[in-house]
Amino acid sequence: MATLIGANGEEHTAHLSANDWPAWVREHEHATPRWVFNDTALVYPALLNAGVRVARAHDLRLCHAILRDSALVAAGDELRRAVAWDVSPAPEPPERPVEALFDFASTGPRQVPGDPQEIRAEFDRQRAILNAADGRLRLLTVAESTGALIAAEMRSAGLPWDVAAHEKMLTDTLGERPAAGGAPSIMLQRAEEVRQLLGDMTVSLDSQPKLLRALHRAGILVESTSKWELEEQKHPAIEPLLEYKKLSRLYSANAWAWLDEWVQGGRFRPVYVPGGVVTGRWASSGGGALQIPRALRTAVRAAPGWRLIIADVAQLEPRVLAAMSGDLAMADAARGHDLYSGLVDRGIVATRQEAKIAVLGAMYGSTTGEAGRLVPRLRRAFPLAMAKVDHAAQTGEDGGTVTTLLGRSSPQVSADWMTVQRAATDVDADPGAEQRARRSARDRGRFTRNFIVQGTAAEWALAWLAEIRRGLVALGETSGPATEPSGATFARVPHLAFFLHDEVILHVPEDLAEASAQVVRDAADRAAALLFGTFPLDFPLDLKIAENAGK
DNA sequence: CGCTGTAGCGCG
DNA sequence: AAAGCGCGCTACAGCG
Repeated sequence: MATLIGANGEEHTAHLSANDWPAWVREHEHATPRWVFNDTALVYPALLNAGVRVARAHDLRLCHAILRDSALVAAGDELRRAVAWDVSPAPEPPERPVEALFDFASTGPRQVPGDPQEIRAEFDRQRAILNAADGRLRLLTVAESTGALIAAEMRSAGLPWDVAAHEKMLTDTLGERPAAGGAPSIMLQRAEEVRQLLGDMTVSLDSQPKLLRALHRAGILVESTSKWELEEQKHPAIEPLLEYKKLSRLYSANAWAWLDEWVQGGRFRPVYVPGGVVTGRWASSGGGALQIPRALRTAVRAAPGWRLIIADVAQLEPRVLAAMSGDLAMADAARGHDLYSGLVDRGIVATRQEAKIAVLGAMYGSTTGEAGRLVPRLRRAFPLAMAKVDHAAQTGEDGGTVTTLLGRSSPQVSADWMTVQRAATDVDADPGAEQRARRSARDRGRFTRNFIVQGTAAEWALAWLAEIRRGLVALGETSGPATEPSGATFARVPHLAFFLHDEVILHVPEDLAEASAQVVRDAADRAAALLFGTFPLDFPLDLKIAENAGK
């Protein structure tokens, strides 16, 4: 049985088999309803596989999590009691056949309720709250739900990936693909070189403790085997060792095994997890979608007759901070150009590099070193922006919660955190207890300080994504359907192909490239207006149209 | 043997 | 200098 709940709460119910469900959705989609999905990640991939897209949805799982914790919700008790909806994200659609004999369905990840009564009840709870709530919260739930649609659609479409170019890069840098169990030839050569220079032909470079001991025996007195510490050392073995570590990383993370698992039919299809980070950022599950090395971008290549639109927002987070705090001085320094240069031009800091350290330090809560020295200058130049993050930090240290512009609140303090704090106030508290309490309070302060900025930036990015999607659909409708030259049978419409916090990649037919680029720019303006109204600050994009995402 | 924790490094 | 936020992934170490 499937139930369609209209925007006014009216129900359309049909008794359907799983096979009939996509056709039913397609039929009703003509009226562009806002579909109520118990969990978009669970139900939408099947629709997409059947060639059915929906324009609008409300995701009960994601919105439950937002509304349950939001400080902008006055009466959320009923929602908090509906614990069946407290399901952590990452319900990866079951694709692989069951391999283990005892892999019962009940041992899989817990899922949101699927029965119509409970779905209806949860929707009614959320609707009552949203009807009474601040408009910002309605905007957030729409943006979050649209993000869930986009995540599924991007996985379905995939990022065009040039496997041959990737493999050539691998053989050039690593050597030929080794047989199972071995390592590529160039990597092995480097390892030999390191062992020779360390004077130990048997040491394993992949075991951190063993490598550390070998380094000590060779007179290299480091405390760890990390790159940044090794870089400080002068010893002939260091350079090939760093090279080995680099190759080793490439081999284990993004080489042939990765290609086999994540790239099929010339498309990279990662699993995006909307709302997977407490701040509202997306996470990913499998494929390492959010950690593709920049060097691998050359493998991202448009299909013949298609183009990529690659766009990222310059200094998204500091701009968001300026706007959400209403700091006109900071907006002035950022408007129309590079924010860091703006700080230099105003004599707040001496160099662009200093500006970067100061701004990041302000948002992350740095107190030591160069950042500690520079942040006070920002406090004088941009008092409103700094007051905003300083207040968020203080709230966090005191055990309170903070909230983004649109209403996503940070998690409550844990019982453990409270215990540590209380232990410090005991009359017979040992000196260590007070220190531990101070430290965990400051840790939390840095978290809440960053939460409001990172979280509001994530909201801006969601609005940007949603506006891009809307603009592309409008473009696609005027362009007419066709098929891709490679033989893949999806419509010849421009689509989002990749998203990474403040960056998007679109895959678009050549003749629509300019129009698509304009959609991306317009969407940034619309996102700014949605969140910050007429506040005088722009969000400039670095945007290029290319066949290849590399340099 | 499978599980969990950690180091290290990739991304914003 | 890895200082200071948020992540995921891999390989190894160490546990029972």
